[in-house]
Amino acid sequence: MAASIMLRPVEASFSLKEHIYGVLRDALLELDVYSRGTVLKLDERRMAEQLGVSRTPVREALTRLQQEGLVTIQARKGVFINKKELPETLELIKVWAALESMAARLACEEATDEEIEKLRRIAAQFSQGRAKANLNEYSEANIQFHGTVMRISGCSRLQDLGDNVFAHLKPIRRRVMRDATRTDRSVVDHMNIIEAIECRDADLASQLVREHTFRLHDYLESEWKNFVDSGTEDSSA
Amino acid sequence: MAASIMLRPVEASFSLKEHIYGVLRDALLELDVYSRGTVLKLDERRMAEQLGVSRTPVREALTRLQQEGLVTIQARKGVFINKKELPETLELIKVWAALESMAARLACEEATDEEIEKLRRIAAQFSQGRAKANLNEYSEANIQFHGTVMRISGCSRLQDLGDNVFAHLKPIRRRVMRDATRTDRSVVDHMNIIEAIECRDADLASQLVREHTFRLHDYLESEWKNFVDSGTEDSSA
DNA sequence: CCTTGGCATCTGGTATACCAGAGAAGGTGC
DNA sequence: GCACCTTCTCTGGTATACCAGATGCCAAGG
Repeated sequence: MAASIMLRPVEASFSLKEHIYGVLRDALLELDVYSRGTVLKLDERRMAEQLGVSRTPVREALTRLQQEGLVTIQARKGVFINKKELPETLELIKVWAALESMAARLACEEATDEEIEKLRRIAAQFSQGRAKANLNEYSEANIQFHGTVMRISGCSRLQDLGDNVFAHLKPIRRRVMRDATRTDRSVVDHMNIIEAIECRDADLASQLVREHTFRLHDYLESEWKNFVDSGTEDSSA
Repeated sequence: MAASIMLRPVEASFSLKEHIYGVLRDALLELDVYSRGTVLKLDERRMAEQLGVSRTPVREALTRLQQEGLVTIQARKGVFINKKELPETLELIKVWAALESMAARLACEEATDEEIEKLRRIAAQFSQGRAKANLNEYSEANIQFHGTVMRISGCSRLQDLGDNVFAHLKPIRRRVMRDATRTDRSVVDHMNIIEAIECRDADLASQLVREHTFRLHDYLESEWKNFVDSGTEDSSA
């Protein structure tokens, strides 16, 4: 037998349209759509050219992104990035609250001791003080925490939808995180949630998660203007 | 100014891909995927030919349907209808419960007296006896009821996601409805939910909706085998 | 100076041709 | 008769050509 080098199976069914979908999605979620001057119109042909492929895979990717709500395709007009304003963002948060509070409820029945321990480990990394000092790391741990709750629920559909909603909130989350005011409360909330799950108190866990998420909702509702550069777009210089 | 005749805008941006998406989606949701012998493989070319269009719009529609979870596209293999088994169905119901219980909660804050009155009218059409006698009509009213709750929530994102999940449950719902055993309980549940919304008792309304939906969950879990024709597919005749 | 009609051009929509992987069918050698 | 290899066909993936609506510019006409 010849020296057999370890070959991991090539990514099954790799396709341009898949790859491009991922690239475009990441780019759109990373894009700072809230700053002035961000161009909102996309161009199939230009993008295809930049990516070095034909329009076909780009179009399929755009179709999916439209269904996901990230862009709007208008026939013979153009493709436009969906800029999320306050109302849409608040709706997303409500949906997120719905999904994650259900996840917490289910987690109370499903969670193993190891899983709860994992939650504890994620949350314990950051005392209130340390969270405020390392906002970026805390943000990462925060994402992990919520993702873990969703996973523990054992309901993959819930998790998928949650991940998707979460992704849409990413640009906002990035901006909100700059404000350290809320981390104290956040750290405490997480601890209480873990406690409730550990006690298998489904009603309480669900309630705590919902209230936790709605704090973000209310916070944004009152502070939105501080997170977007432009008040109204139509104000001419 | 010349006499300006009133012209309503023509149906904007009709496109084949949009139309075909709708057609295919309806067909898939209407399809009885639970009976034996249902062909699960689709063929782009054949479908395009049948519809009298090229593959392009069909492919775009299929891409969207894949993202929605109705089909799976495997490169160089084929397009396959996603047959929903018990676990997936139960997950869908959990998601639905999450969304609608949140909707009920929000409805307690948002509902106008007229909206509550509308709920009452929908529910009042069917006493317990009448519901059992006219299962089809009751099913329709049932759909209306849940749809109305979602709408009253005022959260369109919640409503859209809910409609989508609901659509996926349609084939199962059609089968479950044949069993009149549960209608009594359903009628009572609806009345209690309306009551809670009217009292603006968010916690109660949310709880009642959740429990109502989970009754369907538990019912399916125990009776699933009675709703699918084949126990296991691989059992050879 | 304003209105109006036509034209150049830009954009997404659709049709079509061709590609390569996957699998089945059929032939061949043992 | 069986295993293996070739080949043929079916399938989705990709590239490309062409279409028609949308838009904006510009010039002719009032």
